[in-house]
Amino acid sequence: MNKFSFAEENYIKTIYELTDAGKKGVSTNDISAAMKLKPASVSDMLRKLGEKGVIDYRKYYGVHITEEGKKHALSIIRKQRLWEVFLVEKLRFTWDEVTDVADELEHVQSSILIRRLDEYLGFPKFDPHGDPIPDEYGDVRVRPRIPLNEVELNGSGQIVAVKDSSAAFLRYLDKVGAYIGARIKVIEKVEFDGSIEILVDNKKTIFMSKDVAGNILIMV
Amino acid sequence: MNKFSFAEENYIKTIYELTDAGKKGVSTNDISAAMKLKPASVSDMLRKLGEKGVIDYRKYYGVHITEEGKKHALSIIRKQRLWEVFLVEKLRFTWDEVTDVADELEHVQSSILIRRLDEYLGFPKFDPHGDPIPDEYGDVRVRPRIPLNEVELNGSGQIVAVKDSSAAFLRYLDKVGAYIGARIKVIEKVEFDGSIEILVDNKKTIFMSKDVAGNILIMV
DNA sequence: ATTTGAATTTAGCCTTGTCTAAATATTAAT
DNA sequence: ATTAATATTTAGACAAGGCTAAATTCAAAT
Ligand SMILES: [Mn+2]
Ligand SMILES: [Mn+2]
Ligand SMILES: [Mn+2]
Ligand SMILES: [Mn+2]
Repeated sequence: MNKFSFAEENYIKTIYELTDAGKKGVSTNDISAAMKLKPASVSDMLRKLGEKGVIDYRKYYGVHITEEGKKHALSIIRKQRLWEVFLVEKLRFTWDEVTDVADELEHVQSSILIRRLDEYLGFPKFDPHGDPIPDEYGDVRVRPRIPLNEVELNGSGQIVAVKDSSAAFLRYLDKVGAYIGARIKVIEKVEFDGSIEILVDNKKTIFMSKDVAGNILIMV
Repeated sequence: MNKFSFAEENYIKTIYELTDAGKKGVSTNDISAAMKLKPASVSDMLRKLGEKGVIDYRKYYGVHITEEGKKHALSIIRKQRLWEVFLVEKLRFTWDEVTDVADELEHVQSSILIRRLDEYLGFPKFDPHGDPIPDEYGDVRVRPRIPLNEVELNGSGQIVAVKDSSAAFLRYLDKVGAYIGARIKVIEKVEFDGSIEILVDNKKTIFMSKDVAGNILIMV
């Protein structure tokens, strides 16, 4: 197994996350924006990662992650998400506080540590944001989910994840009372601006913009 | 509060650990040996750390850690030892397995993380090797302790710590049945080579060399 | 088919942290 | 007080990872 640096791991994870099911490669500019680094720095690193075989790099055409790269990305994501669970479940962090710390912890090298942590947490399948935790072979249990703004009028389902994990967005959800696991029903759709109103747990209604709804993922 | 890199933190911790109560400074060569780096690399870093004010550096005369340096060293040591407790108490690591992992975890930056971890562990005062855990202000509860080879014949006490935390030594202690907290009595001292025999918990006798005994710390 | 603007890469520079080889300072031994 | 041995520092090189400015390529629009 190849060893990767901190910086390389962050690139690999970002590239994997930006990879769309579609076949177009991930662009230098997108990586630059996601990581808040200059495009020139990204170009340089892509060349190196290409040489190491974790991505297929064709100049000017964006990158595709290789099988080996995907494997490594998933192992980092597994660590990140397990640590997020730990922080929330054991150390009483809120779901908007975990990102920075998990972003450091995910680079700690020790397979036994992660196996034990997994066991200690009771083999969780999803992190605090509803994202699936890959197993140690990199297998992910995917569940079909669609953005809330695409749920039809009177359609119902369950909030299973959020697309945007920024602290601001998560705190907003806390404030209005939306949470992972909530059962929802769309009771109004405003054609004009795409905003909607939902009923949560048959108790409470929430009105939200299309933008917010687009970042909430529903399992129908 | 100053921010230090991974490498700088490792130097600071090592210098603090090598600092003897005596007034002679810590030598370049000692640091080089302890960290497995070349003396030339150490010299260079000492210059930088001197400029940053964490050590007093006089060329050719070794370094003394400053108050600020000591403060930072203790915060790293606090993190290291809390993580060691976590690994042993919660993740079932043995005391000889924790060093490498804790050596990475100690650099994770988040004061709330450490405060919560401390609380979660029940505010432990000692790590798995018997070393005291500094509080968040850097205060350490010291307890007087002497090497087992200096305990007089028929003297008794309790094993409270080990000086050498290498995996080999710790596994040896496990094998012969010595552990932190054991009540011991010295029942024989061989003048010739300094080896001794002790009675553990009034049940079992262990014969050990002077070298081994010198690495076991006793509170009388 | 050109032109042109945005995206991307290259070139050159900087910092951090390591190394080896050479120079120099300190200490110990005559 | 010299000299020899040891410890330490300096000089110069390299790799990783970042940046700015300049050059180049691609693609979209005439
Ligand atoms: Mn990260
Ligand atoms: Mn997450
Ligand atoms: Mn360390
Ligand atoms: Mn310890």
